[in-house]
Amino acid sequence: MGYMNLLPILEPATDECCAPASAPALGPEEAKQQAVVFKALADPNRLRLLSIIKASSSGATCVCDLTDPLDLSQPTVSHHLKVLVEAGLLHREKRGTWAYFSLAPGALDDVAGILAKL
Amino acid sequence: MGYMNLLPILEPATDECCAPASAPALGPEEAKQQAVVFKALADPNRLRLLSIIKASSSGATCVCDLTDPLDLSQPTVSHHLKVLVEAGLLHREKRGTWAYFSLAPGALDDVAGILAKL
DNA sequence: TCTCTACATTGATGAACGTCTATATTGGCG
DNA sequence: CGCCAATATAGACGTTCATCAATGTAGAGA
Repeated sequence: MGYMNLLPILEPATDECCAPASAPALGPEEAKQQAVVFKALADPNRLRLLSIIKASSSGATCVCDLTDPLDLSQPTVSHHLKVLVEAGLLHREKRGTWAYFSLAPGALDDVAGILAKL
Repeated sequence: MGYMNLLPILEPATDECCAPASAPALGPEEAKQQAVVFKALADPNRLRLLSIIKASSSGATCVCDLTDPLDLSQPTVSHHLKVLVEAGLLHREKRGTWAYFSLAPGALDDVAGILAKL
């Protein structure tokens, strides 16, 4: 701001170029929260993780089966999985030594809902 | 890689913890391309820009009406709009001095389609 | 032509991110 | 109890990103 209306001149009707933007539409806080989910989806390897987990017949996959197809180190895969869990897209279940990951029910549909209601 | 099977020992059946991951599901190149769209959506201010443009009655908004409600500098708004255009989410049309932005038809639905087919 | 206005581009800066190696934690088994 | 395997965490490093001030560009009007 500050680069407009520097002079005390009355602007005629030519000042308006389109609509006055009306309602705030999406609030700052709401937008910040929704961006978290998209941030989680904004990485190729995380998209592949979701894809692999979704395609898994059992619906639950452990880290050891996710490390190989992605050609990433185990800590990196663990990190990506954490991001996806914290975004609410994945569900973690520990059984013994292994950690099983599954799609959070309805999470992807919720993201689609965000897009529809933008 | 290289942190497993360091010893020449035959692993018994206890090695498998779940499914062998089967198909590659999402390829690296495909994932990279899809991530571009989510990267564009992974910012609160860009989500708000989309929301404002979508809510606009005329369907087309100029930059001057997008700068004020976001409390960002004009170059920053211009940058965000460029990202959204390059991601295929927005359409830019120059009329005289003004630049009008509108939602790319079907773009948001396409994103929802990506999520559904993950 | 000269100037103003709307928008884009450039360059810089600090924060966030993805990746790795190294290390810690936790559970199962002998 | 002690070792090994599966996963998580910590710290470090290079890259990408969001933002701004300053400048460039181009159209409209006097």
